[in-house]
Amino acid sequence: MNQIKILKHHFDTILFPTAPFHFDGTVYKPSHFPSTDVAYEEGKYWRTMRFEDSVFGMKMVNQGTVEEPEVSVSVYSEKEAHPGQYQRICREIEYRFDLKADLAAFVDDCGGDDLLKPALQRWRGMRVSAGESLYEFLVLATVLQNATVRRSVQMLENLFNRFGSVVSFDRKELSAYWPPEAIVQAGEQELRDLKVGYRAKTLIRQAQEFVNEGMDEYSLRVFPSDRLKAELLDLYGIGPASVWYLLFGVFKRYDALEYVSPWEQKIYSRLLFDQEMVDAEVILGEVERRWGKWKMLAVHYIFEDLFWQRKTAPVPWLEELIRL
DNA sequence: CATCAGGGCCCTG
DNA sequence: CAGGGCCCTGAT
Repeated sequence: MNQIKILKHHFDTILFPTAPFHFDGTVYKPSHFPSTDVAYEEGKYWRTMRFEDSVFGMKMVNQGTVEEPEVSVSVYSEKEAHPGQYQRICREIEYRFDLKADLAAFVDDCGGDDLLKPALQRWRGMRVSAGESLYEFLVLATVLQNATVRRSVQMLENLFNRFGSVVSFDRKELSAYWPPEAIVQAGEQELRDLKVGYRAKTLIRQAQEFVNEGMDEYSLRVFPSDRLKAELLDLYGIGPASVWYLLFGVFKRYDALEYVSPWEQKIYSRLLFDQEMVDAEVILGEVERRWGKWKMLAVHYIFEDLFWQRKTAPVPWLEELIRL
């Protein structure tokens, strides 16, 4: 088993997201499958972060309002880090949680839409977010493929147990991701033993991109979306269903919705048309017509709103679609 | 006990 | 561009 790393040093600061800002809607996404690298309760969020070859713990606490956002951030580390590094992590947190986004134009353009309006009011100021790095998000995309939620959870936890670490900070014990080097050095069989199946090859080739091919997420961030998309599709194991998770989640491209997978198709059919199954092309046409360049962000609001409702009271038709 | 699809993608023909 | 194969698991 993994030895627990105690992150006894910490650095505290305050971040000021642009207003309006919805803390809980931004840090916690109920539609995502659960994993042991994060913890959440209302107004509080913990996660681990690999950054510049070290493992950090991060805690965010909401101490503002939607109109006057204020988030206290504590960054925990095993050894005392240079103040400059703490600052860089804070900038990275701002990027990953889209804290500096200005969504006024989105609300202007889409606020009047009857389908979007309720979610937009309930989650006013919500951002798209991904606490993971690009490499880590690729791992998520890979374990999601062709698997039920339960199996995705199992694969990720097996990987955490074998290659990751456990860190302790702020009375939490959470899993942390491994560096891609660890996967490159592992054999395919070693990965298969973790029951990831044919994905072993994908995980190795993706890790190699970062270790040997110099894949760098920071330089990708400034790419125009079409070139970025082509670059991501070049990654082994990334196809049409995964690429927009990356474009939207990791790279905050609000229009990234050009493919609807079967399980999402059923959900969108209900939400947009109140029908059991609508042709994927019709769905894509409808989101384009309604929300244009904001279509993925708009759908994200409606999607997460639905999954928040599910936390309070089960949504019968949805329960059937979420196979654990 | 067997068969099959699941929150895809690659590769081949 | 269509379709078979791929890992493992739980459902039937």
